Amino acid sequence: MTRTRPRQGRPRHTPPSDPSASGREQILDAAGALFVEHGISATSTRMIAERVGIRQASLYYHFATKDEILAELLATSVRPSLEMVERIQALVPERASAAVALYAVAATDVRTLSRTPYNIGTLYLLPEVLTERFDAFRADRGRLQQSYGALGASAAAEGVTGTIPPERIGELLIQLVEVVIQIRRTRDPDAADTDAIASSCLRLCGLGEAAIAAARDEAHVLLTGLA
Amino acid sequence: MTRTRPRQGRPRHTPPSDPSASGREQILDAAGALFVEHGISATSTRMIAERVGIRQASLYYHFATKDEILAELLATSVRPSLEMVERIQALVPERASAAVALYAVAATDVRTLSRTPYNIGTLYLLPEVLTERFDAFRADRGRLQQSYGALGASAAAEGVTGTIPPERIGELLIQLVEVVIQIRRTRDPDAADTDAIASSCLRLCGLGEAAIAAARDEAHVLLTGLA
DNA sequence: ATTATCTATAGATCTATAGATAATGC
DNA sequence: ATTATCTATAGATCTATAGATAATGC
Repeated sequence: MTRTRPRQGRPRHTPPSDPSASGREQILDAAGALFVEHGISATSTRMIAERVGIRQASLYYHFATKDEILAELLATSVRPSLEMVERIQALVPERASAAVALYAVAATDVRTLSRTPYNIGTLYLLPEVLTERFDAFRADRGRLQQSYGALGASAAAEGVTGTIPPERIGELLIQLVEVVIQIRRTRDPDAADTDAIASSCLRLCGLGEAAIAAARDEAHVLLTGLA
Repeated sequence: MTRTRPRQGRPRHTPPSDPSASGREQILDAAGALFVEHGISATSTRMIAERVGIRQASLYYHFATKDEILAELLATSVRPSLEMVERIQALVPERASAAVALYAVAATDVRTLSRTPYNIGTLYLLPEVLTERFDAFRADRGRLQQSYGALGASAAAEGVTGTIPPERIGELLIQLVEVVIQIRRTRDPDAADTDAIASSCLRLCGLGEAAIAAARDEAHVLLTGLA
């Protein structure tokens, strides 16, 4: 029996299941899971509070509104992807070809989306996120798409770049990566899924099987180097 | 001034803008547009009624619950895609190769999703649709995915079929086609988008540029024949 | 008589605020 | 004294039902 030190403030009616997480974090986790399962508007502040183990009104000590919870969830969910993409993009063309970088970026993004405790990527698709209130988030997402477009366009064969402009390639690639969000709705994605998706990104750019296999191997080396 | 014949029943407080549509249809249109714009739970029956030009309670003459409106919207939105896919699939391999059929199916699906008056495909992505209540709809969608998988697997080069099983190919292809739903959130898709998406489906299957160009031409012939 | 609306409202939410309270920190 | 909770509640919804009413149909 490890007794955790009681925290400051009036005790909760139900003690926290994970006392190491801050109240704020517990709320974000509960809200994230519920937003993904039921949708944003269908999740009431009461439902969030119940899952945390506090009274509904106590949420307002940590967040001024429900929107503020959502905003924080969105912000912390794209940022890691964006930073990773930009770090890998910086290695092109000196330390890696565009194809290798694209494979690496897609594979890490898929892995990240596969492992978030609740399927947080789902939030990107909900209409509530399209309101002005969250355009900082959507701007970040646009930047991510642009990076995908730039990598895809440099990696792509001429037959592709001749017919599809870079912005459109970015749209297609990010959409392909995000299939993992849909997959998670019905089953747990595995390493084979990650490879299938990342390889599909290169195929979509018009690369042949030999080039794809080579890029995959190099990307694995690159990624183990970064970790 | 063409005066339309007054309809039966007590007159509305605001006369219908399109008197040729039935009350039921007007409600479905209003609800569809609002569900897509704000989300399902964020759309109240009052909002729907206001857009139609009737009182909130009057909705219940046509539909027993809000869910019933959603169920009908979902049902009428997949069915056309499903029928079209199955019609084109029946032409393989006698009248068309799998690659031609896949191009034709993807292109028509993209066109259908581009033209729905409100971006109805958005509904597929909302958490509310994952509840049991709508599993008839999800079953239809599963069948559509299976058809994509079957076409993709027969069209695919060996390098692809060797690493990605048909069900997974179906997931990837349908996801690619549905990028048009995301595109519609920021701009109006055009014929170039349709071609880019359908071609990407074939590229994802490992086809080369020459084979893709040939399939596109044949698909156009096939489709003008069906119309 | 039938149809499609209307008005009125019950009962169940839901968000957010005000003010009290039970811990720890100093 | 500070922190993090609690209880209580105001005020604004929201869905769905009951029953009245104003048209057309026969």
